[in-house]
Amino acid sequence: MRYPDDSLIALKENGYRVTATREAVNKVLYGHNGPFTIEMVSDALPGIGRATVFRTVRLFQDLGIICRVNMEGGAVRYQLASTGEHHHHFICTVCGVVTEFIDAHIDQAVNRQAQGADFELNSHTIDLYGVGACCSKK
Amino acid sequence: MRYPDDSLIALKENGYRVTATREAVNKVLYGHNGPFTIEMVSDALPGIGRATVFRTVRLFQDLGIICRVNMEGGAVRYQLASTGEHHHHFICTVCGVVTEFIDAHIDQAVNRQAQGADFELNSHTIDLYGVGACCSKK
DNA sequence: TTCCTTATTGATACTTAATATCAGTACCTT
DNA sequence: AAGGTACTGATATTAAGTATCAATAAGGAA
Repeated sequence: MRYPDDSLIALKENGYRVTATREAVNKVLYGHNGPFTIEMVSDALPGIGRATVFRTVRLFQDLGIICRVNMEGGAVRYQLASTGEHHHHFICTVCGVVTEFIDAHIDQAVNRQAQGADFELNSHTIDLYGVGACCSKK
Repeated sequence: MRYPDDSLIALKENGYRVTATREAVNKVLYGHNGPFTIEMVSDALPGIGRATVFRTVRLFQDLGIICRVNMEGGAVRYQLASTGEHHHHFICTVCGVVTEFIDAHIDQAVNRQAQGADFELNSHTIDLYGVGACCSKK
């Protein structure tokens, strides 16, 4: 998901139409670095209905193009996923930027925990909150 | 946080008043097993204002008496914390029951990740979604 | 191209979770 | 008993998201 066209390809591959509206939303997402709210996208696209922005964002989420991030206080942000694959989050509580990481070691430990507890694991989320290099005081 | 009185002690110890309202909310929480929504508590206590239920639930959260659980779809549940300490969650997507677990091994790996990424870690959450023993088909 | 079916969209209303405000009440200390 | 402060309820408001439904746009078939 490095390039805007990746989204359009993903749409097609999954049987969704590539419409002007979806292209416009996609352009906004790629034209902006870091996390965003629905309001931001909606404000940037006055011609597109709020409901459609929600729908498009959810669709892009399902396609793995963007990921939803729960902030500590319960607020929600979205951000382009750097990979559509399974990953975890560093969430900078100062600026809200989300960085992804992958750690097979942790995933293994998670699986072991589930097995040990007789828990049939479907998915899991790991979110780390703190101050990123982006906002470090030094 | 095994007994209802633990909540009242925690309130006092932290400089909050033990009021009839808080005792009533506390009683409802301990009289019900498993996860609950604000609506459930509010419905069980018609004499107590919705806002106060929210306030009390948040206060109990801050005191570590209950924990907030984000369900997969974005819904929110609360549940008595079996420990006020740092812990993680098994979340049964069938019945919504949340089971806590502790895994120092995972916590270490999380800390290593943060250090490696120059991320000043303040907190983290780990949620496992799947089918628990409570709802296993066998 | 023209027609047809279905996906998509916008406007609007509605829902759910939660916070803000603010006046009134209860509690604690002295 | 008095006074300050914590707490509460009612109400309004915000934020995030879904439901509805008629109008429109896309893509395939004839």
